[in-house]
Parts: sequence; structure tokens; C-alpha cells
Amino acid sequence: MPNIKQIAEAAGVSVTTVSRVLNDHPYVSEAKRKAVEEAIRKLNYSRNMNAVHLIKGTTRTIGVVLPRINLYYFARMMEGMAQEALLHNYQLMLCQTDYRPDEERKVLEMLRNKQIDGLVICSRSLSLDEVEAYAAYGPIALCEAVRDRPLSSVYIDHYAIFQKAITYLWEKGRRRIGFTAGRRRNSPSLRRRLQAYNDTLLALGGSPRQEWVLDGCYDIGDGAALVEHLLAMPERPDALLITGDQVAAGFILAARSRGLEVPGDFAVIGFDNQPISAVLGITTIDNRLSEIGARAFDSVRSQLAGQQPGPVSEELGFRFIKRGSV
Amino acid sequence: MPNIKQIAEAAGVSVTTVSRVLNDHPYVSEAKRKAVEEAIRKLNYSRNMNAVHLIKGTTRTIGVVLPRINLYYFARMMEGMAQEALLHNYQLMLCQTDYRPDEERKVLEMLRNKQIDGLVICSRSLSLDEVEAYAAYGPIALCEAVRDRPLSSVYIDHYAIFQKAITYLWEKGRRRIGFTAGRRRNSPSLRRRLQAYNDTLLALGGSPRQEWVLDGCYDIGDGAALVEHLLAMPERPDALLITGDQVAAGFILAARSRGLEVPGDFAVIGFDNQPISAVLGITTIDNRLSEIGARAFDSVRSQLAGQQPGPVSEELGFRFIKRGSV
DNA sequence: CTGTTAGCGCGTTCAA
DNA sequence: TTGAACGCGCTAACAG
Repeated sequence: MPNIKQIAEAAGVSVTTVSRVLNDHPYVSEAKRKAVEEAIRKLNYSRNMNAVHLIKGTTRTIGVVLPRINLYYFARMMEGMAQEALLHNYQLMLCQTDYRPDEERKVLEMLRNKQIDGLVICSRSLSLDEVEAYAAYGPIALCEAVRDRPLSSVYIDHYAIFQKAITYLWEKGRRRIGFTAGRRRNSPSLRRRLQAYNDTLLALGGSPRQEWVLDGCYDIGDGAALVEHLLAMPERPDALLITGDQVAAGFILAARSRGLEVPGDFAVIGFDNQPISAVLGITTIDNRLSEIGARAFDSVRSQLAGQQPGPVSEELGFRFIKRGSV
Repeated sequence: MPNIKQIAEAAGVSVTTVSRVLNDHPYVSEAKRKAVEEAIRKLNYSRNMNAVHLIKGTTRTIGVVLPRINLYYFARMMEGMAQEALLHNYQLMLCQTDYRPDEERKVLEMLRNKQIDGLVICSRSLSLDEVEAYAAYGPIALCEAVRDRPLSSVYIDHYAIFQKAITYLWEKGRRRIGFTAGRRRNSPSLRRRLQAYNDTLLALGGSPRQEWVLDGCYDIGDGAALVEHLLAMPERPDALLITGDQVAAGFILAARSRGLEVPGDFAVIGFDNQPISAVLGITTIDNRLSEIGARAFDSVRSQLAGQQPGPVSEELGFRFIKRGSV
């Protein structure tokens, strides 16, 4: 591969002129421009972007941290980011961490290393303190509510959602309400939800039950398995918030094939407004995953572009979609 | 951010020694090593990877081309790649192209630009000729059958799958067989499938019907909509190959709620062995998406590592999973 | 409008 | 075991 110097020689100009042509600068005579373009074509020249990145201190690449790309929740966020990236001519570095703290640290280091210009963290296991320590090296956006830190935050209010959903179930006469979650420990969103669960039920005069907080539910099979699990309980809930419509669908399908009725025996509220919820008539929460991804990406991008002086915090409203599972 | 020179000064050594410490080279006295490490800590130094990339001519980054990450088919492949990447300390650049040829070209250019060391193309709209032109700049793997070209190829035999599935339906007494697809035109896999569809049915003495080739089916909602579409046809199939279990599930659920029976009125064979196929008892093809991704990634990686002299071609076997929808 | 020159930050001969 | 010096390929003052 030839370099810029060889192009300059071949075209009979200086490297500066070549660089100017490469970067569409003004003040290049038409004749020299043509000569340079001709040399580029003839020698099959292509710029080495690593040199450009080095000198500019920028890569137009933004990192994305998430545990697993094959979960609807994250794939949808990623899709939103990717569309935005396409629009603004950015690249996306996908860092599937499987929630391993060391992998998350590696990505933060990439920010420090200048491999990426900014970072979107869809879900994390590191502490906010540890994340914040890297804010000095580039804009970081989290897809969760974060306050009073130099980090951008694009989120929906999980607390309010749970409050609303639980109250709705309560008004429909349900008194034995439980919920499911994905990751066991330390998830920021799980903490918020648990808090809302406890607060709301107590405020309504009900009783939160920790054995009705079911974790490890990721896909439709987990939802189906949940039915047996509940049936084996001495006391079981009569309503469930299920964080993920695939899981909710699995639960409903398995329950029905077991002769149970939804919403008769179990009222179900799903999450994400996935396509399957429309097909099965599942009442669900549209938590605007794609938009969260897009907005989180954009908060990073706009800071890089200097359009935003500092981190932004943006709460997106959710939509409660009533269908037939309650 | 300090650079290597400042560290050298602070530690009272030369930049060479600092570089040696940074890269774990031997022949550095314990005393100097400690001094360097101390200086690195004190000045909060971090290497600028872009300089390393420039000088090494390598980024340890592999690009991934796919149309949309929020399709099970691609998300699952990507997951396989990401796991492998994690294992081998590579980064993944996600390039969601939405099948736009220009975006695919941009990614190929990144290979030439040395932004990425290699490329995995999960699905393409460019011609193989155009892709092949970039093979000189780094290893490229496609997730489809490619012969006699300097490109790696990791795939399952779509032709054989269709042959097997159609024959199976035929043996079960079905004579009016159709199939669904995602993308309309120009998809290499669609072409293979169409060919298998025509060949197999003709060989069996049946008749392929072009109006029973249904495209634009991506998610569960499309599957549900398909039912109405078929019912509106003067002559409709009694069996369908549906490329994607979500789509198959939508079809089955909608058909049943319409009072139709599966497999009574329609026999259905799904694809991908997605979790939903187990829950609904859908007969399906396990096409090993995650492994395809992993193997494709690895073919690129091993070429970069010099473990493979040239491109490899690898066909993975599929599994036919019989459940209750036929 | 054009060219000379000095870096960007780092790895790596080569000689000591 | 160490360091001086060169070069990776490119951009951007600065001077003309």
C-alpha cells in the first residue's frame, strides 16, 4: 500500500496538497486536484485511518457495553444506536461483557486508550464510582437513572412503571402480586423495582412477598418453566409483572396448556411491547428501548460534537398498553 | 495525558525501557521496571492505542456486517462471534447496514483503511465480485456457501435443508407446499431455497407455485398476518416452511385463534430452533446460528494469527427437530 | 494557492 | 541490560 508521500511524488505535488484533496479543503487548484486524484486511482491508494486517528485524537467510534446481544432488551437498544450511528457516520464497538466486571473495565480502558471516543453502557455490574472515574476521558451515557454525577443518563422510570402496574393490578382486585426479573443480584433496575414493589404494595395495604420475586427469567422457556415453579408453591400469586414479553408469553402459553387461565388464575403484565405481546394480547409496558438506545448514543455524540457542554439526563415516558392479560 | 516520553523522564530511563515494560519484554532490570511502573502510576499514564495500531498495522478489531441486529437470526450469530472475540481478546465492530450497498462498501473500505483487521459478512447485498476485490486487504468470511474464491465460508446447506423438509412434508401426505422468506430479492439464501423448492417438488412429482413463496416475513406479527393473507387466496397451501420460528409461532397462534388447526389444516416447519419452538412444539430446523458466527469469526481470527494460510470453507450439519406441528 | 517542517505517540532496530 | 535515533502515515501551522 502506498502512502501519502508516494502519491505526492506521483502527482508532482507536496503531501500537504494531497492531504488537502483527501480532506476536501479549499484552495487547491483544479489542475493539482486532478493530478492527485489520478495518482490515487493509479496507485490504488487508501488512507491509513490509524494515522488519522492518532493525529486527530479521535476515532469516530463509540463503545457499547451490554451483557448479551441476543436478548431482546439489548438487541433493540443496540438497533436504535446503530441507526443513529449510521446517520451520523459513527462506528459502534460492541462489547458483550456477560456482566463480567473485568470485561467492563477493559472497555473503560479503551476509552482512556483513545480507541473509542465515548461509551454507552446499557447495563453494568461495576459500581458507578468506578465508571465515573473514566468520565474524564470521554462522554459516557448510561441507560439508567443516574443523578449528580458527570455521566449522561437516558432512562425510563422503573419505579413509576412498577407503581403504575401494581396499582392497576390492585384495582383489578388482585392482592397476591409477584414479579420476575432477569439478573439476580446487584442490578440497578432490579433494586429500583424491588423498592417500588415493596413501597407500592405497602402503601396499598398489601404485603410484598420476597418469595414472589422470581429471578433468572430471560426467555420464553424460562417463562414456561415458571408455571411449574409457581404451582409447586404452597401459596402462589394471582398476578405477575413479568419483565420481558417473551417470558410473559411463555408463562401464559404454559399456563393455558396446564388448564389454567390468564387472566383468570393469573393476571399478567409484560414488558417491552415486543411483537409477541400484540399477537397474544398481553397487557404490557412499552419502555421504548430503541429510543433509549438512540438517545443515549446521541447524548454521547452531541457532547463529542461540542453541541452539549456536559452530560445530559433524559427521562423518557413509558406507555401502558392495556390488552387482555389482566 | 502524558506520553511515553514523559514517563521515561519521570522514571529516569529511556522511552525504549518504558516500551519494554509496557509490552512485558525481557531484559529489563527489576529496579528500572519498578521505577517505570511507579511513574506510570503517578502520572496516571495510559498508552495511546492509536499509535500502537499505526505502528503495528493492526487493530485487533474485526468488523461484522449484518442488516439488522434485532433479528434473532443475526443477533444469535453475533452472540457466537462476541463470545469467541472475548476469548481471543478481539474487538467487534458492528456494522448494521440495513442492506444498503453503500454502507456495505464503507465497511469494506474500513478493511482497506486498516481500521479493522478482518471481516465477517453475515448477509450481503453486494456482489461476490465486489466483496472479493477486498480480500487482498484482510481475511473475509461469509456466512453462506461460497466456492472458488479467496473468501472463507461457514454455512449450512440451505438446499439440503429444504430438500429434507419438503420431502418430509410430502411423505406426511402434504401436496400443496409453500414457504416464507425474509428479504425479497437478491438474497443468496433465498435463491438457493427457491431452487431447492422447485427441484424437490418437481422431483417428487409435485408442483412448485410461485404465489406460495411468501416474502417480507420477519417477526411474529408477520406470521400472524400471513394467515389472513393465505385465507384470502383462491388456492392455498396445506403446508409451509417458515424461515424463522417467531414467524412460525405467529402463524400458528393466529391460525388457531381463527379456528384452524396446525398441523390439521396447515403443517408447519419452522427454522432456527428458537426457544419459542420448544414451547409451542414446532417442528423446526436447528441451523446452528451461534456456531456459524463463532466459526466464521474464528476462521478470520486464525488467518490473522497465521494459523491458517488461506481461506477455509466449512459446512456445518443441521439438525431436524421433529415436534408436533407437522 | 502551495510546500516545508514539525510533530501525533509509540515500537524497534542497532550499537553500546 | 540500556538508550539514541528512526519511522509508522498523516495533519496542520507557518511561510511564502
